[in-house]
Amino acid sequence: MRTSQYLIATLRETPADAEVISHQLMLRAGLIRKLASGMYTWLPAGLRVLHKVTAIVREEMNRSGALEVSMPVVQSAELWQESGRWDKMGPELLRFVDRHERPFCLGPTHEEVITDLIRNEFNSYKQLPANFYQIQMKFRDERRPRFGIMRAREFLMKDAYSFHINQASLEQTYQLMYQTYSNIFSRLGLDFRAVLADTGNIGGSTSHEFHVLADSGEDDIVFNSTGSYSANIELADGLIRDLDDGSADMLQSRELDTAQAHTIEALTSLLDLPATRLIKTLIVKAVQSDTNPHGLMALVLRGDQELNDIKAEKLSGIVSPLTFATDEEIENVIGCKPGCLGPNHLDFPVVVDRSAEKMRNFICGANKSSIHLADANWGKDCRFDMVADIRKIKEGDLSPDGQGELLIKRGIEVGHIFQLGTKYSQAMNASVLDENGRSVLMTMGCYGIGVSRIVAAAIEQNNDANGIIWPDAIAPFQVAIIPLNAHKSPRVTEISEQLMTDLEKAGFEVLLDDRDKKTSPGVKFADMELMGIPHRIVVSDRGLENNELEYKSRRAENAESVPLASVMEFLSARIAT
RNA sequence: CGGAGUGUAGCUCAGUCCGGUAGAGCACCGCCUUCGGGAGGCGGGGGUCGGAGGUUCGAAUCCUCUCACUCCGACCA
Repeated sequence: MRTSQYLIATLRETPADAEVISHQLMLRAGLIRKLASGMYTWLPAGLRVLHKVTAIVREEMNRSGALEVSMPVVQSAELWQESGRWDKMGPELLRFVDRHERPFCLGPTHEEVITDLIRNEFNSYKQLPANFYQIQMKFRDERRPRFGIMRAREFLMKDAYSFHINQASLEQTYQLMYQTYSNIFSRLGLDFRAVLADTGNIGGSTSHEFHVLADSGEDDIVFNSTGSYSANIELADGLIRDLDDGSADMLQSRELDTAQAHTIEALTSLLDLPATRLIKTLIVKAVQSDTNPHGLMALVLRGDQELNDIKAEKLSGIVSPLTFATDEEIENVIGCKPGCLGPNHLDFPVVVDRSAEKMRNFICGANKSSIHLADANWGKDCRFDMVADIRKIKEGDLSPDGQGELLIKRGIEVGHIFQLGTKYSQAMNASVLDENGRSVLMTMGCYGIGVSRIVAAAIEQNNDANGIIWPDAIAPFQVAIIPLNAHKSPRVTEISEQLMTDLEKAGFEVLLDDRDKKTSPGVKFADMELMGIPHRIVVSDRGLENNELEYKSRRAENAESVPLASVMEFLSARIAT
C-alpha cells in the first residue's frame, strides 16, 4: 500500500475531548472518528487493526471446535420477556417499536436468541456438547460512555454459548475456553491476567475475567506473586494480618465518653489506640419482614477494614443495590445518630466480617450519643447472627492459598467466561432427551471477548511519547518504507518500490510513504511512528551509496544499517507472524 | 441519573467580564525556495460563533430556554 492511495488521517494536536492515552492516540493516529457519544467510525487503518484482532479470535475459536454463526442485531421483545430480562435489564437495553408497534431491542448480548435457536434445533443428548459463537456489533446504551472505544455504546464483541447435558461437560468446555482465551491474549501480544470474577447480571455460578494490565483500567484486580491466586477485587479473598485470635481474657466492659469523636479516625487519636482495636458498624437496608420489621441490617468490620459492596449485596435479606440507612432511620430505630453505633442490643440482623469475629476487648459504639464501649466482647456485650466475608481486601494481605502476599493492579476487562447452568434453558424451556429418554434441561456456558476494546487496551499497554507501538500481530502494517528525496533520486524510488513488492509477495503488509516532496521527511517519520508501525525501513541515496538500507524497530532507540542484498532475510527474521 | 465543565474555521485555542463589521497557529489550495526529524516566503479559500427565543440602533459577548460533548460517582466486554 502507498500512502498516496491511502487515508493518512493523523492529527498533530490532541483533540480536546479525549482524556485517556488510547483514545487520544486512536484519534491522532487516524484510526477512529467520533460520530456521537460512544459511537465511532473506524477509519481504514483502525479497521485493519480491528480485523487482525478479529482474525486471531476467530482462528482460536475455530481451533477450539466452536462453530461460527451470525445472529440478528435487532431482537424481538418476546424472547426477552420469556427469559425475564425485558423487565430486569433497565435502560441500557435500547428498545423501540417497528411500524406495527411491535417492541424490539438492539442486542446487547445473545443468550435469548441462541437458546431459542438451540431449543428448536437440538432434541438429543447426542448433539451435545456444542459451542456456537459470533463476532458482531453489540449495542448497550451505557449510562456513561467514556474513554473512546474502551467503553463505547456500539462495540464489537465475540460472544459464544455452549450447551451441555450436565455440569461435568460444561466444566470441560469452560476449561477449554479458559485455555482458548489465554491463547488468544498471548497471540495478541498483551500482558494479561485471568481472574476469578463476579457473575453480575448475566447470572450463573463460576466465572473468570481476563484483564489486560494497565494503569488506566477500571477494575482493581488482585493476585499473588506466584500467580497461584488471582481475582477481581469485587470478590477477592485474602487473609488479614495480625488477626485477633480471641485468646485474651475477657475484661469487664465500661462506657467511655467520646464526645465529638464520631469517626474511626477521630476515635483512634482520642483514645490513642490503633484502628484494629475498634469495631465499625454500618447500618444498611434489608428486606422488611415479620422477623425484621425495621428492614435494617448491621454490617460489622474491624475498624481498619472497608466494606466490599458487592460481597455485601450477596447476603440474604439485604437490599440490592446496597443502600445505607438514613440518619433519621437510624435515630428512630436505635436512638442515636451514626458515630456511636455498635453491634449491641440491636433488634435486627447483625452480620460480622471475619476480621471482627474473634476480637476480644474491643471498642464499639454504645448506641448512645457520645458514648462508646471499651473492652466489649462478643456474647457478653454484643451479639451477631452470622459471620461472612464482606471486607474489601487490601494490598499486602496474605493470599488465601497461603502463597505469599497479595498485589493489586488496575486491569481492563477484555474477556469474561461464565458457567451459566440452567438459568436460560429453564426460563426458556430448552431441553433434550437423555440416554434414558428423559427430558433434561441443557446446561449452558457463555464466553465474551470485547474485540474493539482490545484495540484500545493494546494501545494503553503499548505507547510512548511518539505514539502507538503495535505488537506485530495486530499492527495495521508491519513495515513502513520511507524513501528520502525520492523526487530527485530515481534509484531511491526504484529500490523502495521493489522492496514493497518483494515484501508483499512474501506475505507482509507494507506501507510505502510515497507522499510527494511537499511532505518533509520529518512528517513521514512522525506519522509512521504515531501510527505505531513496528518496523521501519528508510531508503536514501546516502545509504544506497554503500548498498545499505536503514532499519529501525519502533521499540528501539537507534537505527541500524542493513545490506541491501539481505534486507528480505533481515526483516523476515524480525517480524513476528 | 446526581455533581463539575466545555461548545467560535478540519484541529488546538484567543475574543465573552466591559455589546460596535469574527481572529491566530496548524491543516488545506496556488507559485517559488528547501529536502535525514512535524521547513521558509508570497498569495488565497474556508465560519448560520451549538440551536431557538428575547433585550438593544446594534449580540460570539447580556437574559431565558434548549441541545450536544467531556470529566467525577453507581453498572459492564
